[in-house]
Amino acid sequence: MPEGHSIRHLATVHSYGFLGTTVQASSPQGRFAEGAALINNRTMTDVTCKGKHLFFHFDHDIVHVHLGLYGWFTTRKNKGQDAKESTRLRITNKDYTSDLVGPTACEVFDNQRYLAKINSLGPDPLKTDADAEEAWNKIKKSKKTIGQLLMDQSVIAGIGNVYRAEPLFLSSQSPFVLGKELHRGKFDSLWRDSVRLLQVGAEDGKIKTVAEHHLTNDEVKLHGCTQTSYVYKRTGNPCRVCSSAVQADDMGGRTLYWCPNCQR
DNA sequence: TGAGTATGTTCAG
DNA sequence: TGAACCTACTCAT
Repeated sequence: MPEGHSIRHLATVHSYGFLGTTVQASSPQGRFAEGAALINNRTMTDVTCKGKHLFFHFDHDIVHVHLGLYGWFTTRKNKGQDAKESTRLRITNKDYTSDLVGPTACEVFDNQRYLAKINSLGPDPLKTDADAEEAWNKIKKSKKTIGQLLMDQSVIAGIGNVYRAEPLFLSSQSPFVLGKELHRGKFDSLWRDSVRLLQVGAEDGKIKTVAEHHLTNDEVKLHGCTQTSYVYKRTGNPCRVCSSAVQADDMGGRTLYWCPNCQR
């Protein structure tokens, strides 16, 4: 499931497979039939991403994809499989096929809408030129909690529920502190951890946040195969650091996981 | 087989 | 703030 690291990974995969080639596009599901017809038999001139948004450029026509909660691409070397009925967009060239299912958004942008979308997003920690000050300037004025602000894509682009919970834990930061009351040192720590964890996730294509020495023996054996976390989805389990029970609360309609002892 | 859940966003009220 | 939307997976019946 997609947060910023997944989108970066998908951008890399699609650049490798499709950039500079003529692609055939279709919409087996039918809901993107017009858009697919528009880009069919055209050259993919660029693949870009920011936060959780992915863009395939065909000169001035840009396909914007947001995977939402369920969306995903399946990309493979051509083997001629039939697309599933739910496939919103299939793109192929002579070597690769990529199927998109279940996205929240799959639409064609012109350059103006593309720039508007890019400009509406906060800095993306995965970008080498990301400006952390831009995020800090919004956070330090906000009456929302840092737990809410981290999920706000106009503050920081690419962070979701997992990458909210884990950096907050690693920075020993309570999610309930207001943005305007957050210490600058804590923000720096949160930004650093977000960058590091997203980079690891983008390289591996999966979320890995736990240091080896904090894994159980069973988890060490599986490390690299399964997803592990400090607090995310570990409600009631002992904290890996202090053994207190991990808590879950609703924050902004999403489940927030945190350790009440480490993150006072 | 159906209910419940999920790493998300947008829009109406 | 809550509902709606998109799909796939797990678990209980």
